[in-house]
Amino acid sequence: MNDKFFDLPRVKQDRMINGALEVFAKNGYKHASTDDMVKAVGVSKGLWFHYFGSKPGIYTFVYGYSVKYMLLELSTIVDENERDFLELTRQIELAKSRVGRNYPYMVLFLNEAVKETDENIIFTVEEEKKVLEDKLTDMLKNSEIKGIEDKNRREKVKRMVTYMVTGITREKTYEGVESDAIYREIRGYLDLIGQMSVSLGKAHDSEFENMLEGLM
Amino acid sequence: MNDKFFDLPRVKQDRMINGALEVFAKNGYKHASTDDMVKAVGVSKGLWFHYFGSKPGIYTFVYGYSVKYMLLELSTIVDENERDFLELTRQIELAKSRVGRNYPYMVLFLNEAVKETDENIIFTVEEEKKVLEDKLTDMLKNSEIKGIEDKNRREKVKRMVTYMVTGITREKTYEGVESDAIYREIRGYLDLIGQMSVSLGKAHDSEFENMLEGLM
Amino acid sequence: MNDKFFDLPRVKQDRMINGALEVFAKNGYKHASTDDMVKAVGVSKGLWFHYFGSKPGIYTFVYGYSVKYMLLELSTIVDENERDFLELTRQIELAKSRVGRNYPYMVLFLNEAVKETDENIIFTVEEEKKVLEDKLTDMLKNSEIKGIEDKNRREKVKRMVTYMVTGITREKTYEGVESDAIYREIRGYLDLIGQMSVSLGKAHDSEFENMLEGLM
Amino acid sequence: MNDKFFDLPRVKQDRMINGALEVFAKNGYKHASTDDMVKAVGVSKGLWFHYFGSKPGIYTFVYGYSVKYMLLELSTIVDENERDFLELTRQIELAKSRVGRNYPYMVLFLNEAVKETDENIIFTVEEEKKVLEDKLTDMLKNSEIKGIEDKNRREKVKRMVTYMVTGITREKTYEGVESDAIYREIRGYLDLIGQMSVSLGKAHDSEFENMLEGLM
DNA sequence: GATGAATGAGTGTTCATTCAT
DNA sequence: GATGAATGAACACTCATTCAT
Repeated sequence: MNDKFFDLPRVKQDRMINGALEVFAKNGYKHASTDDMVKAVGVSKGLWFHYFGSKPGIYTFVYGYSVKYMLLELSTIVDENERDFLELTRQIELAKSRVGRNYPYMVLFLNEAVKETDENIIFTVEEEKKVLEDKLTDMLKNSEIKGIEDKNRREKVKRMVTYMVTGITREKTYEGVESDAIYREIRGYLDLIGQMSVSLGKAHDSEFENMLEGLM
Repeated sequence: MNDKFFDLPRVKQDRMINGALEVFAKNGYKHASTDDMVKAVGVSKGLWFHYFGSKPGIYTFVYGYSVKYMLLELSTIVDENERDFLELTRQIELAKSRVGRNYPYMVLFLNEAVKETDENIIFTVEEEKKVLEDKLTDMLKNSEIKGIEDKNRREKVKRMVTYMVTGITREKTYEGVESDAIYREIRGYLDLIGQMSVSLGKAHDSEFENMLEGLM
Repeated sequence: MNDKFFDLPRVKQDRMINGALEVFAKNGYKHASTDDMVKAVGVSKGLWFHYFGSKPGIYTFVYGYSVKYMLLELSTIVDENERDFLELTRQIELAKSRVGRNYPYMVLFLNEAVKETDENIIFTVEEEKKVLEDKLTDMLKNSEIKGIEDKNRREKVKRMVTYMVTGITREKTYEGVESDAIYREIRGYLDLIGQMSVSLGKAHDSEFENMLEGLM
Repeated sequence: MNDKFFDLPRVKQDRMINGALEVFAKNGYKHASTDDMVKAVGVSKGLWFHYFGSKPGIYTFVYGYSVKYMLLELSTIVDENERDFLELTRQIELAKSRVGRNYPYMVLFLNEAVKETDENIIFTVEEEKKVLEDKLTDMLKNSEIKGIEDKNRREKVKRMVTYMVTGITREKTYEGVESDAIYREIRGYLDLIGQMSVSLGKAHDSEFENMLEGLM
């Protein structure tokens, strides 16, 4: 069914994918209307159904496409041996910014997709969702943050970073900011956090020394 | 707008609140239909709009009402000085079961509300949502579990408990089980986990002693 | 579902029934569109579905209603002891003209319904269809035509009468002719056929006498 | 318009005709979709419209073609002087089986076409329909069945044969059985009925003799 | 106050037909 | 000639909201 789609001129493919990503990302599956896609892309309603068969069909297709595209950029850019959380995050965000060059709403779409519960799509999307989640979890799960030995703190920082990244991406994407600029903004935060962490680590070291001294 | 609502006979108020809670809890905001509420409650459609003005109005009202009611029961039942996580959880679940006596779907409704993203409600509900979340976070954030000193393990256990509690609540509420019975079922699990934790702690202590011995 | 419908003012009920009958009769089930009914009757689309739930629901309702109404008029007007085919037909057509006073397209609708094969309706309509068919078959099956003893000829005449009646009804109903006028037109044909039959009988009798003479 | 069609390679002509026949026969005019024909035949959609102009155009063409083809086979095979109903039927069915060798769905298509009421086709098809109907009626109307003098009984047997023939044709064609095999199956039934009729006739004769005796 | 009949814009989906290649 | 991508009007159906009673 979707095979024919790939015979279209690349430019048109991407216009349609971007239209679907934007409408789904902004409205969620249920609220997203095919009429909005028609308006956004300028391609007739009939054609959407010609290529994707149904609304769940459209969603499933762009979801699968997004996961594949995202994994490709991640594997190209992210160094799998890197163990530093902030550096890994920087690389991941760089990959996302590359994705954003062609598909500005793809990252937002994937972020929002996590919350979907509509029965028409959750099952068809389940598997691909897990693949991407596992990939990102694997990359980050054993990563370290210089100066933050304490797991709890580190997790908090990680979560903080995650919130920061997600928030900025959401906000800036809605504002129409280009993905490269979003990346640069995020990188600024990452650098700051890196500096704060290192100094925290040093303070902590001396505290730890004091503690050890007390022990002896 | 809602003031008039409180002039209704208490019984009718509660019937309407319960109807809204049930339909919203089971279907989510967008899928919940005013027709379903009408059928569930046996009160005319016109009246819903007379009192609440709109569908977002209904949702916002029952959300605020639920938060207030929940906080009231929590403050009545939960001992703020208690530091034991499992005991705190027991008290919180007891409070929820009290809520459930009058409003069987209120807890489920609040659990499901976390996932809502519909623009018609997220902003009007935002503040009250934070109040309840903060309250629960405050209660539990520094709590301990006897025998589990390791934060990591403790977090895992806490998360496990959360999953357990949420899962049982969801399942049993759908089955129509009364809230008191749900509480008793949950309490059984809590007791079991408590016993397992204590024994784990003892094993851990001896391991720790061995470690200290090695240090010296 | 249809119960509420009968609480409507009688005039509105009949406007809706007539609208549905006309659109179905003229276009057949599949071709008939709810939009056409909306336009024909001036009642909103939502209301049709409020009362009948679905397009098959509308069809099934008006079919059942038509059968009941038709049987009522038949039982009121047709003399069950009458054995003369042409007189019986006259009475049946009189009954149909009475039906047509309130529901001009009902007879045409029932005539056309015989040909329906759409799977969405044939099963729900099956039983009522049989009731009406059996009633008419019972009335006519043993009837005689004065002057035509020969079964074969009689059947041909009967079939001819049926074709004539159906054809005139179809043609005149489409032209907007009132049912009473249609009845008078049909009655003219019936009288003519009656006269022709009697004279045919007489010729036949003498032929038969000749035959008997030859035998002896 | 259709002239160009006959310049196509014969094989392609027949593939298109068979595709149209099958899709129309199985779904009826309205339900038959040009997409289905395209899929069934493997010839582009554009071409159908190039040769036939419209959907009614396709239907009208294959209808006319079928009638001509059928009449040709009937005139080749059926002996016009034959007066025995069962033998005539056998010959007709033989002709149909010959038709089926090249166009497996043609007979089914013609059988189903009787029920069509769609305004887009009934008028353009009317004349050819009558030609075929009259031909078959003429062939059979005065035919006799050995042993069955009684017109009433004969008609019943004839109708029974018609039901049998139609039913078997429908069933077996859907099952993909070849037309020759269908013919052989039908022939078996015809032989059986022939034998039953003859014996019925003999019993009847003696009864008749008794009656004559009583007369004298 | 209380009702529920009534609305109509909006939804996903289909399909005969056109037309650039 | 031959293709199939592209169209868009038409379809059955939904639902928050209004308003006469």
